Amino acid sequence: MNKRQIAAQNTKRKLISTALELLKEKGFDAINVEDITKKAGVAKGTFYTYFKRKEDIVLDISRVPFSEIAEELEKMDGVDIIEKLTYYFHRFMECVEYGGIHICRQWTRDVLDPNSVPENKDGQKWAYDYEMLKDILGSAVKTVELRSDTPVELLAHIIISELYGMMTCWCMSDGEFEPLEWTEKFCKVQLKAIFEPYLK
Amino acid sequence: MNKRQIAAQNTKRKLISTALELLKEKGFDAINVEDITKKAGVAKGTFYTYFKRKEDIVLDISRVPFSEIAEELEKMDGVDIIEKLTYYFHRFMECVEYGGIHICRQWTRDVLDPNSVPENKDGQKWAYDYEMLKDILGSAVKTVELRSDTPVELLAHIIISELYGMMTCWCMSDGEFEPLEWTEKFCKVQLKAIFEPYLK
Amino acid sequence: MNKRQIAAQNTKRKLISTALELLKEKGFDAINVEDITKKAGVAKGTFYTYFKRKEDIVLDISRVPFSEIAEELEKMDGVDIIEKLTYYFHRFMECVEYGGIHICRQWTRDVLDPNSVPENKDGQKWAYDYEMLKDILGSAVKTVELRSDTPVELLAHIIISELYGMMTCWCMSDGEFEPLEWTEKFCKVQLKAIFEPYLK
Amino acid sequence: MNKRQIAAQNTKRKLISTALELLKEKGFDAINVEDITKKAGVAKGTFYTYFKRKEDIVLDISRVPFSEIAEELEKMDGVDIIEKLTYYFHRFMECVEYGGIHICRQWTRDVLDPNSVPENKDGQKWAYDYEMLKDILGSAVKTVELRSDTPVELLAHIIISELYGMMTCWCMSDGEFEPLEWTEKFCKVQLKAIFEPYLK
DNA sequence: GATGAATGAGCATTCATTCAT
DNA sequence: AATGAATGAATGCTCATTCAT
Repeated sequence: MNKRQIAAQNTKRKLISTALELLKEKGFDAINVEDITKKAGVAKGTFYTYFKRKEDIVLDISRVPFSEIAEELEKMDGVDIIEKLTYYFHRFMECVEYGGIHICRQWTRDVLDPNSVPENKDGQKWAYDYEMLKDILGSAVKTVELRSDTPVELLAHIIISELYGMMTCWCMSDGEFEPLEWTEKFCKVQLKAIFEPYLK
Repeated sequence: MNKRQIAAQNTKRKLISTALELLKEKGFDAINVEDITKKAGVAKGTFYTYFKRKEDIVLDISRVPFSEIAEELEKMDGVDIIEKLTYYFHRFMECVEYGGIHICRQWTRDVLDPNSVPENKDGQKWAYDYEMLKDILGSAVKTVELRSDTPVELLAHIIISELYGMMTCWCMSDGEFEPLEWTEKFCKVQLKAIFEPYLK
Repeated sequence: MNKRQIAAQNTKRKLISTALELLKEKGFDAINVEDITKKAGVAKGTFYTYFKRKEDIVLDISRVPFSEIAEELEKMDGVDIIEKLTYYFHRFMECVEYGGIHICRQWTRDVLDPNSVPENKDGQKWAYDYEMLKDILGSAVKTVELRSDTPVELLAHIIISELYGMMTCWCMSDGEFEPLEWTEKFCKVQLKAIFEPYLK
Repeated sequence: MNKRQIAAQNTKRKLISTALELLKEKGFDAINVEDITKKAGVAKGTFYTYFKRKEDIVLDISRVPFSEIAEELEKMDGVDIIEKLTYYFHRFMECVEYGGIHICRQWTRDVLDPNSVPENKDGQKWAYDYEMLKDILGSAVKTVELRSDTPVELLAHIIISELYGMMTCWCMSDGEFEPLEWTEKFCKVQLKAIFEPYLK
């Protein structure tokens, strides 16, 4: 990478981190492209050098923390499925907590209106989460930790349902509940109940 | 009620039912006040005779079906708590299915951004749902069906978390899952696991 | 018409006449909606109460003078076709001269890119002119002034071709030629040559 | 010409031919500099190595076909003026047909708004056409084919008026009329009528 | 000569809300 | 109670052009 490319990369990073800050603080609808660029110290038009539409920066913001989770999970060999999922729940809720209400809102909005940006369908957060969970469950089937007749897709859906429910509920509770602590209880009771029939 | 009051009531009803239709079809952001009034056959200004802000009509739309559920539950004497909640889940998901993706989106948005309309905080759907569930659980404690140390508020939150998770997930699944059927399975397994420790 | 409707009509008229002034002076691309509304003394949004798009006001501007020509021609009974067309040419070029280069440019643009605003196809200037000419020629056929085998549509096209050619050329000449004088010569020589074969 | 100069010439040619393609397809306003450079396989900035402004490339595009016509006419010795002009009309309309509606639109726009690019006034298409016609008529006066009192400039203007009228009308007719066939009829009747008084 | 990141002015359009009638 | 004309703030996005590399 030459100097110019590095400068460009820095501009993009600056834009993403600035947008994250503003998003956490105010929420997507309450900020405009000019807010982001002004704070990032670049011209308005520069935003569009890196993102086609205002919404597109949200996807990039989300991708960073969740791709880290995926990497971590891949490295966890020999850990049983319940533990893996528990870890996933923890990390997911950590991201939720870190991102805050406004970012969760944006994620949920993506989920609820996937057709708003049709061309990005596969790049959306929920599709990403769904695939990740199917991978986790699928490999547990391969290693015969789960029975071969495990309804992988259904279970993936149920788990996502839990995750988004928890996320939604955490947003709702307005800080009343400690998400991590709550998640723990949740995993102990619920996950076992869900997976019992399919564990070998 | 005199003639004028009846006419006014009809105008308001017409406005609400028209808004519901449009909301189901297009979603809140995609419609404007003029769409509603034009379709309802009244002038734009008339909307503001009945609603202070555009958002206010959504609350009125939601209140109708859920207040029916509350009434039905109150009449169910001698039914055990799991059954009651199962019924509540069924009815809730029926409303979800009926309202469709756009209305769910709006509910979730209310939930995630309760501060957007501060003065209506108590009128919001999630507060309403939370209170309803606490009532249901509270009376089960009174009738000694549940132990007196049952953490009513926590359980209410967990259940709401499930409900919103299911709602979100149903929206996401794009019609792939049959919500009612899915709810049934869900209640059988999950609810029991959650309530077992507190049942007498 | 009540007071409010009259006020509304005046607002629209004010908008049209202001737009005409600015258009004559600067041309369509060089003015923006705000220029018009500011000069007309109304709010920007008011423009959109009366016109759906910025371009739409041009059609309204053009319609006024040309509909007058149509009315005058209808009243001219017993005048022979060559004279009628000569009169039409004169009046057309008067409008051209009055509207000035910028408005001509806009008309020609409409003509050359009729698909830019598909829904207005029939409202466009050239369609309007074409229909008017076919009417004039058609009635001359009816009154047996022209032979029944006169190719009305072809001739209408040829005449429009002349008119737009003259208009274009006048714009080009940068004031060098007196359009009315020129038109006169033109009609004497050309029109006769064109119509001779079809006159009875 | 060294290697570098040849490469530069090729880049410029590539840019012109690419712009022509895009212009024919979409029209000047609908394409931007980046469309041209991307399709030509060069960087955006390269465009400005060869053209000072976006519009400038249009002039270069037009110059090619019309300079060919000029050359051909110069070689036509001993051909009478009517025939020469008829040939000119044919070739002009061939160019019109080949360039298509979008390019005609751009020519006409240049003609109608010569002040938009003041410094290029003499390089514009209409000035070019006007000079060419004056040359043709002028030499016919020299060879005493036309009377010495022939109003060369007036006739040149009239002919240009016809040409642009035909061009405009062809654009308008949306393919209904066969331009070449039409031109032929036109020349036979009109040209004779115009030139008769001045032929010796 | 070629590059492409950065610029920033420019603008049409939307729409919730008000208020005089 | 109903009307609907008027408001004007708000904003995403485009793109010709520049210039440091």
